[in-house]
Amino acid sequence: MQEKQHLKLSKNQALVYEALGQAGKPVGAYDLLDQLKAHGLKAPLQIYRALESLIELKVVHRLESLNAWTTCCDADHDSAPIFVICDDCGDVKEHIDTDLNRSIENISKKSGFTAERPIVEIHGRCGDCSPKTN
Amino acid sequence: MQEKQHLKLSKNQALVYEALGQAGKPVGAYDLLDQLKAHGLKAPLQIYRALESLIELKVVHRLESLNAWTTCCDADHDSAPIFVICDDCGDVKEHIDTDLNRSIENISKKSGFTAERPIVEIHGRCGDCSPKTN
DNA sequence: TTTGTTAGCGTAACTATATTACATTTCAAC
DNA sequence: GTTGAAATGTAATATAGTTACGCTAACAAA
Repeated sequence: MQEKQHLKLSKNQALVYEALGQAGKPVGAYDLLDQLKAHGLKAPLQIYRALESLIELKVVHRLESLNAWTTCCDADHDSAPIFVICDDCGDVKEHIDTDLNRSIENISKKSGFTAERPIVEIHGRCGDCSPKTN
Repeated sequence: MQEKQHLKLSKNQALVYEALGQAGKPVGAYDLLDQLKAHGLKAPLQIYRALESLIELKVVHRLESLNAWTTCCDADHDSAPIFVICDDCGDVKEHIDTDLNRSIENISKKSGFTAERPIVEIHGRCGDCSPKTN
């Protein structure tokens, strides 16, 4: 997160970004709103607008399968972020995987498709929440 | 779709499955409801219940990034379905890709994770809707 | 044949998530 | 200090999904 410190964010953007950072895991827009009511925010739109800007700045991702947002790791954003989501403990990790990105490129090429926003969200169980062998 | 013909579906399940099949593309729950009002369906829950069953039967997928559902191709379901979505014309294609599935397996193994529900939805432009060069 | 179990159905109310519309403010660039 | 772009504030509305409750049909075990 360090190199993101010198981001120039507006008030609402900063509030939302910090809240997400402190959570350390994906948070829903209305949860953010609840938290930030203490700071004067009142309406969903204020949250959604901030999130939109933060996504454009590439410092936040939306998790489509969770309806939630999270700060993103520092890795380069030429390649697709891959989210690994434990459905048990809720832990979410962001990965970058060259092989997987190559596969996406291959699939695209084969079908004449241009990938602009690849979404990869892998649900399952993390090592600590061993599956089946509960 | 042929080998799916001998599925034994309940009334509502059949209605929803047919509506999805005829659409030939992902459809939202409330759109399905609107269509099926002509057949007597009245409440969202009727749709959601049918969709849930159809997903368990592995004949329908949910597209997380579209809040929509679609019938699935006949391919084996040991591997993750990959959806390629044209944001211009709305066309959606389902693919199976062994390489990509292997990548997912590798990422999982490395981190001691067990992938149970991998979601891959690639947004972009299809060949017909050439990108940028509009 | 009755009893228990399971899957499916019907309806209403409600919760959660996201967007539209419109008016105002802030602030850097000129 | 005016202008234009980005950000903000507020209300209303739209879209998506769930909870709660009760009923019915199918079918198998007793």
